[in-house]
Amino acid sequence: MLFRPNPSSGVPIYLQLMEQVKHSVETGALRPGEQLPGIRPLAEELVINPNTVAKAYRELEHEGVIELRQGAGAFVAANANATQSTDRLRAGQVAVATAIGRLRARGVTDEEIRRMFEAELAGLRKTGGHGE
Amino acid sequence: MLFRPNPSSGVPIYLQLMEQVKHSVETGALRPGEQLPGIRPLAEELVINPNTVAKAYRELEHEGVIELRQGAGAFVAANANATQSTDRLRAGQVAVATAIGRLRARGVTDEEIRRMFEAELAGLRKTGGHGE
DNA sequence: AATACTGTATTATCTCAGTAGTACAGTTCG
DNA sequence: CGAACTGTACTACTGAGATAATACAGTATT
Repeated sequence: MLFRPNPSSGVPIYLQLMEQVKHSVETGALRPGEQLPGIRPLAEELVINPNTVAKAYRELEHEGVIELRQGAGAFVAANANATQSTDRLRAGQVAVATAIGRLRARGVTDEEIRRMFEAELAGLRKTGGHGE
Repeated sequence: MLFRPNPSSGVPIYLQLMEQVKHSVETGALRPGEQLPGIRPLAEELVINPNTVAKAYRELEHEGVIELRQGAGAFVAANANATQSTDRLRAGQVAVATAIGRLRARGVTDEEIRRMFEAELAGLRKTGGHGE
């Protein structure tokens, strides 16, 4: 169990941490019922603020991946692997819906959206141009 | 020609204005070469800041939809309809790339991403849950 | 050339997300 | 019970994006 988010990667630290915990649970490095590192010790090890770890833990609890018990600690949820996948999708759906909404607002047709989306997934991103 | 962005819709005013101008150009309500309302009069009519209109106009010029000539005014670009579609796609690609990036960071596989994306496009959105 | 229009530039305010600092509350174990 | 651990709550700082206030510069028309 060794998490190491990168504060200067553009992606919020707490999201990276969440992803890494999830990954550990998926791969079995963290088993259901197992205790996670405390908020303060982990924050110290990662040289970040305890509150950032706390936020990640809270979100993870929110998604059913872990359980928080005040005074006791953070533990991998019993049915973590079950809830996790469905919940991760649910969270992602919001992001996708937002993106599509923005595009439609800009007058992009669904056809065009689908095409650029496929291109992105394929990794043919040539985001260059006159953009920002 | 009657634009009316909604300041409290969550979507930035300048984006709404851009979309409405684009729509007018697409439908032919605004013809190539035709002059758009001045920045200050339009701002006054919409009860927003001139700078917001200016930003929208600048972006639209950036996308090749209109032409700005200092002292003269803003005019629909000669080949507005041609450039518009390609450029609109370019702008959208950034949004899509961001969304996909976030999802991947959360550990969602491309397969899952594609599926939820298709579902969204199809309009089967059930964004409900405990999301944001 | 002068005036009244046009767009341009610079700076400030507001809001929100992410992060951090600090004090509070519950559990465990000696 | 009390000390040392655990998570929790509240407030503040920072940076980015959107909007606003105001002063500047070019063009048109007279």
